[in-house]
This record gives sequence, C-alpha cells and structure tokens, in this order.
Amino acid sequence: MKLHTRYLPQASSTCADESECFACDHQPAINEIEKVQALVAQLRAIILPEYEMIPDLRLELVSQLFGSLQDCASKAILELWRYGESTSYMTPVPHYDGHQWRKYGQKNITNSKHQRSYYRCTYKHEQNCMATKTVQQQEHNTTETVMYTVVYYAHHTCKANTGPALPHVIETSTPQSAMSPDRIIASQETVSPHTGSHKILENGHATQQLTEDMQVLLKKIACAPLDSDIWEMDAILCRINAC
DNA sequence: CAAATTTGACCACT
DNA sequence: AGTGGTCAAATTTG
Repeated sequence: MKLHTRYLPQASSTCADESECFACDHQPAINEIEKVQALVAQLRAIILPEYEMIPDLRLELVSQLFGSLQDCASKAILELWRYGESTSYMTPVPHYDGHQWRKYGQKNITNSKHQRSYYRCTYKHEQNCMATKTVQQQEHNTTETVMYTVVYYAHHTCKANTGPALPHVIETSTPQSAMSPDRIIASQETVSPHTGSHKILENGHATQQLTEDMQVLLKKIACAPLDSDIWEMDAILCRINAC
C-alpha cells in the first residue's frame, strides 16, 4: 500500500493494486526526471562561472541550453502529473454517475464524427469544486449499444446531493480504476437481461412482467442520446429502484 | 423568472 | 494557423 499524497493530493487514497495504479507506476519515472533536474542544476553551477571568467560568445548558448534542459524536465513532470489527474471510462450511460454536472461547452473534435461535451460540477462556484468531465460518443462500437468515453478531471470536493445509487452497478475496466473509488459508472453489464431471468424463476409470473418493464427501462437508458435530460434518467432509475 | 443549455468568441498551447 | 478547453451572452426550458 502506498499513499499518493504527492501527485494526487486531493485523493489521499491508498491503492489496492499497484500494477493498475498510475502513481505507483509512474513515480519512479518522475523521481528520475527530478534527479536529472538536480544534476543539471549542479552542472550549471559548475560550468557557467567558468565561462563567465573567460568572455566567450558561447556563454549565452550554454546558458540557453541549460535553461532548455530544465524546461524539458519540468514539462515532462507536468505531463505525467496531468495524465495522472484524469480517469477515463467507457459507458452507455454517461450522464448518470451520482454527481450533478453543468454543461459549459461542446466542440467538434478533429477526425471524430461526434462532438465532445464539457461538463463542470454544478457546485463549482458555491463550493469551489473543480471536478470536470468530458463526454464523447465512441467512433466504432462493437456492440449494439451506443457507448461513450467519459473522462473525469479532478475529484469532487463539494458536499452535494449525490442522488440515488445505482442497483448492481459494475465498474468498467480501467487502467486507473483503483484511483477512483467514488466514480462508479454503470457498465454495459448493468443492462444485462440475466438478472431478470433469475427473478422470473424465483418469483413467478407477476415478477416476470415486472422484470420485462425493467428491461424496457434499462434499454431506454442504454440507448438514450447524448443530450438526454439527466433528470429523466433519475426518474427512470428511481422507478427501477422501486421495482 | 431562475436555472440550464447552446454556441460563437476567446485563449493557451504547439 | 490549427486545435482543444473555457467563457459568457443569448436562448431555451421548466
């Protein structure tokens, strides 16, 4: 177990599986880059005073090269850090994740048929919550269900109403799933008819009608367009919970 | 009428 | 200059 307080300060979580954890995976690389930064600084401290003693046109060039080296190292760390902040999922229900979002933008993405939508936490201004997410319909679906790629940036720091929990929610496979225990997204398995068939065997004819209704509702969620109203989804899920 | 969404403009980065 | 992310005024929705 490791604490990722350095590169995931807001999460301060422990990881159960280091092989799937960004911070555990990339921390050695970040450490090595920081060593390079320290060595470059030492080298600069030794070499530049020597050049200053002997007036030379190369002094400026050498100084620039050291500057570039430091910039490269800083950017490399920044990129690793930024990548570590995001988590992406595939889901047929991009709107229902237990948080309230406000859409603030939509863009055409090059070489992509579908637009990308940008969402921020509804409580961004009231509670200074910096959580954002992007939603984009996937290009090539191997299944009949329309799937979306949802990328989350930063964690929720707001104390919002988190809405009803999904029944039998299964997290989609993700390389960084261990980092985001609070971001459970309904996967395609949620709309599997298997759960319904079990109830038919257990409870008889009345339940069969009920589970058929549930399947219709679940199919409606799975096939909903990207711009469906989130509260309509909530209403549907409340009915499912009532079942 | 307040809240949410849309959409063109703007900005940073490469 | 092209691209992606954000802002904010206009518009829509409940």
